Amino acid sequence: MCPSPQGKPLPSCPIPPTPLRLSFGPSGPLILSLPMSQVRVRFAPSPTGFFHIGSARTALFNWLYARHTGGKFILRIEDTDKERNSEAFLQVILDSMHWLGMDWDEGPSVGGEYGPYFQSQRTELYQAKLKELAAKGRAYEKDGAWWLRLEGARSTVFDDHLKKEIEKVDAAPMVLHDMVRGQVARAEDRDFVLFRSNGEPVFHFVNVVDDIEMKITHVIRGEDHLSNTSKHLEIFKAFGVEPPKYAHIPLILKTDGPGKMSKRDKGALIEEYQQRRYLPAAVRNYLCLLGWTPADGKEVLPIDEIIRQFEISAVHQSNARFDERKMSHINAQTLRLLPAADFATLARPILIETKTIDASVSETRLAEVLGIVQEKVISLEHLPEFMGFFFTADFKKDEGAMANLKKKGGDPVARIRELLPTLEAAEWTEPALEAAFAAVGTANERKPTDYFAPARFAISGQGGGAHLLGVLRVLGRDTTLARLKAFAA
RNA sequence: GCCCCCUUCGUCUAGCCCGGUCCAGGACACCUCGUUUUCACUGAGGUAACUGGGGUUCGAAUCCCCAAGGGGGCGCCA
Repeated sequence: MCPSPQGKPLPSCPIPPTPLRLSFGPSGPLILSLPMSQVRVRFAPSPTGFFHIGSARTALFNWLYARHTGGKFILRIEDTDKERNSEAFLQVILDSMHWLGMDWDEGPSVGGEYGPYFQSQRTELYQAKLKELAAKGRAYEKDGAWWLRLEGARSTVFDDHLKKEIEKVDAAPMVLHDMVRGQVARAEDRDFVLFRSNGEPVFHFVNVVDDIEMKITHVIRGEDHLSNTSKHLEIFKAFGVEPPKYAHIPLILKTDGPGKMSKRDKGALIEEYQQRRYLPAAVRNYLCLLGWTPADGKEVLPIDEIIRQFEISAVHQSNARFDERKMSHINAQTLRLLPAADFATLARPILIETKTIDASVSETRLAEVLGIVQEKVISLEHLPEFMGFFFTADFKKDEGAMANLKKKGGDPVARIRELLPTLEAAEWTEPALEAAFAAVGTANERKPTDYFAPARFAISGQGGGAHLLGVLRVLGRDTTLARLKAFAA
C-alpha cells in the first residue's frame, strides 16, 4: 500500500515498499528485497564551510530513509569549486556526521564500487559525459564555456532583472512528481552552463552525472533546490536517462527574524552542540522533529524507533523555525533516560576536564553522587556546577539563593543552629534524617521544610539541586555536620 | 522584475487526502498553584491558533478561487 500523505497529490506511488524481512531461525536473518527496489540515496556536501544544521538534517533524512528501507546511504563530496574547498572543512563534516551517529555505506574512507567519491577526482568522467551531450547536439560551446541546449523556439528579449539582452527558449515545462510536494511543473527558459570557461564543470552537471553513475534512486534535499530541479531534469532528459525520485524537504528558519538559518546564526553549527556537551542522540532527535512528526506522536524516541517510523510521505511541506529551548528540553529528557552506567561514562571525563573531580575518585563514589544527580540535572554542560560541592568544601555560594533564604525563611543561621543537635544525634539514613527534620520542626513550631533550604545552602551553596535527603546521605555525616557547623559559626 | 513552494497557539505540530466526532488536541516556552524547600525535576491547572476575502454545502480548519503574508530560486557558487 501507498503510505497516504495528508493533503498532497499523489500521482503514483513514489515510495518503494520496505523490503521484506524474514527471519529463518538460528541460521540467521534472510533479507529478501525486490531486485528493482534497492534504495540508493546520497548526501552530497560541499566542503566549503562548516557543517550547518540544515545540512545535517538533510543528511539525516537521507540516512533515515536508507536505513528504513534497507537501502544504501552514499556520501559524495562535491568539491568542484577548488577556490572554496579544504581538507579541514571536509574533516568538520566527517566528524559531525560521526558525532551524530550517521554512517555511510559508500564514500570517503569506506570506498565502494561507484567511486571515487570526490568530484575533484572524477573530471575525466565529466569530460566524457559532456562529449556525449555534444555528440547528441545537446551541448555547445560559447564564450569558452559549454552550455546545455534547450529544445524549443528561441527569441531575444531584454531581461529586467539581468539588465541585458538574453536569448530565451520556449521550452516545455519539466514536470516533477515530488514525494513531499506532489506535482510541480517549471520551465527553464535559457540555456545554461555545464562547463565553465576555466574547464571546470558546474554543480548542476556533476550532480546529475554522478547521480546517474552512482545509480541514485532517490534525491532528498532542501527546498532551496526545488527551482533547480528543472535544470536537473533537463540534463537527465538530454542524456535520455530516467531521473530519480525527488523529495524536497522544508528549510530550517532562523529562531527569529527573517530568512533561513545561515552559517552565521547562533546555533547553526553542529560543532557548537558538541562543544556544549549536548547528547548527539538528542540533537539528532530534535533535528528529526524539524520537518517530520512520528506517527505515534511521541517526541523523545530512540533512533531505532525513528528509523522504523520514518516515512518520506510524512515529511512536512512548510519551513520550521529552529528553537533551541525545545532541543534543550529533548536533551534533558534524553539525559534522564540514559542508563546510569552510560551517564557515568559520559560524565566522568567532563568532570575531570573541568577539575570537578580528579582521577582518584572511585567509580563507586562517583556512581553514588551521579545516582542522585541524574534525575535533576538538565544538561551535561551544567553538571560540574551542579555537583561540584560533593568533592570540595570550597564551593561557590549563590548570592541570589542566600538573599532568597533570608526573604523567605528568616534567619538561616538560626535555623541551622536549631537543627544541628538533632542531626548530630540522628542515624545517617534517609528515613532517620527525615524524622530528624520533622522533630526539629515540631520542637520549634515550624514546618520541617523551613530547615531544608538553609541546610541545602549551608552544605552546597545552592538554592536548588538533587533531592536533599539523598544529598545528605551521599555527602556523608562528617562532611555534612562540618559544613553545617561552619555555616552556623 | 520573473518563476517555484508554503500558510493551525509566541514556537514545533495533530487534524486536512475521505467536510459534521474540533466552541481545534499534544509538545516547548510562559503564567498560577502544589510538592522534601529559589531557577532546572515532578504533579495539577491556565493563557494562547484555523492569514484575509469570496464561493460550494444543511454544515468548512478540512473542497474551489482570489488576495495578502512568509520562504526559496533566477551566477561561468554549491
